[in-house]
Amino acid sequence: MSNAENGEPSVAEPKRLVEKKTSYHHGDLRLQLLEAVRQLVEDHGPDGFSIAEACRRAGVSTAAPYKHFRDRGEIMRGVVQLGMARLRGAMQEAADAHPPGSPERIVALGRSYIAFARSEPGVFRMVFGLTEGHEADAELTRQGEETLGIVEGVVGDFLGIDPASPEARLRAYALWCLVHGHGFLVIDDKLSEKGPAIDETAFLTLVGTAMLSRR
Amino acid sequence: MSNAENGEPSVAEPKRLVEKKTSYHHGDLRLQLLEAVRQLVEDHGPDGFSIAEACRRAGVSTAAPYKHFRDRGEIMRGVVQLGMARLRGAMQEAADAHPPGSPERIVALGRSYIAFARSEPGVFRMVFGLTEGHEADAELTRQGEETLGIVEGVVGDFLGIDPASPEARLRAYALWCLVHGHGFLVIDDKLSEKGPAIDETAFLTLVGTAMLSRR
DNA sequence: CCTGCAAGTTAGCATCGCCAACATATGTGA
DNA sequence: TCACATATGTTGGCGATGCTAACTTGCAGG
Repeated sequence: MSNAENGEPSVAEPKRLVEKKTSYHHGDLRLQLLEAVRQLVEDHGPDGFSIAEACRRAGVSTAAPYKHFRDRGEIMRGVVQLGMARLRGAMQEAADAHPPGSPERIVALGRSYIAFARSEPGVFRMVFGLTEGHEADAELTRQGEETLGIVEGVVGDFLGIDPASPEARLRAYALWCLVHGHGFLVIDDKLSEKGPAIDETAFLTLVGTAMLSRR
Repeated sequence: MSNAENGEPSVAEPKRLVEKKTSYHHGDLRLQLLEAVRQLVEDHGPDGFSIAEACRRAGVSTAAPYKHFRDRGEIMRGVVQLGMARLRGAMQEAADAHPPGSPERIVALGRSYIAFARSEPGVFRMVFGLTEGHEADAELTRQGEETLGIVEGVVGDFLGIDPASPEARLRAYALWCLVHGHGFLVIDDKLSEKGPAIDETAFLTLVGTAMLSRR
């Protein structure tokens, strides 16, 4: 994000992220549009963007998108899909950076989740805010399950139990809730409003030890 | 959004929640509009409503709202404010139904939060999804802090410590995250997709005991 | 080379948020 | 009691938006 120092000397003209349309067909409009929308979502919130503005930034007419997407909803789902893929990638990477069973692994997993929420609050909100036609998209639910699977796997490893067991699933789910809620409250700025407030490390420590003690 | 079934003799027409305008001025448009928007938000999601449709349901012209609200954002903030008030009321009521210090009190508090998310998913999402000009609204942040105060109070009572202490605040915050995240995942239907999945009582029990043990 | 299909374009429709100007009811002071 | 100020409606209109239809362009494969 953070355009605004892109253009000439103008005030605020982040338009045109494509230099100069290669030709009539410029080959990669689908991705360009998704990227433009992503930026707009980060700048103006999940419902503060318009396809028209995205078209302007991509340098095409406002009718062009409909050669690639059925409607606005499908565009949003596309943005969400890419976002989920990035989130899942970050989580996987965070997990892989630490040995299975180690507490650091779980903490890193949580941190990656929160880091994503912080770095892409708009997309984050969009991912968990899609309200219509999102359950119809098999790809999205599949990706969601896969992501939860990562958490369950890490938790299962840590507790030394089957990741598919109810126990592991319950704890993984609780951890997810914790971090998910924290992520939302963070980007909602519900924290900084209250003075020194919450120490995130203390939070994660409390959460981890409390949630994963072999009671 | 979804025109196409707008015609007169159509099937489901919940329009006109006001019988017959008392007169030219019908006295209570502000609230009527907020209520109409609330319904629309529940029906079509937080960003799936239009002021025009709300006007139709309230039986006024599309310019009428601007005598009561500056713009769409202020209307949304109005809806959110009423929603937060209801949530806070429900939480307070749940807390008051059990003696201070009892575990049931905490569980009831959590349940009331989730119950609200379930019964008003649209508004719930809206409350925590407001993205622009929401920090400018002092009333909203005040209400938010007050709500967190309830949790902190209950947690402080339970642990027998000062509700304003870092310890109490941290645990209250963790509890909030847990329940908040769970609420979101519930209304996002991230649960029912996964078979039998999570037992909510088990979840709340785990959460309560783990999060509030006097370590 | 020509021809078909993918991927652009322009033109246009209905709706939306919002504003200006006008209309009407309400209640308050002379 | 009545004029009038004010609050709260209405109509009409502007520009932007989502989306469609019909046309145009250019790439690719026979």
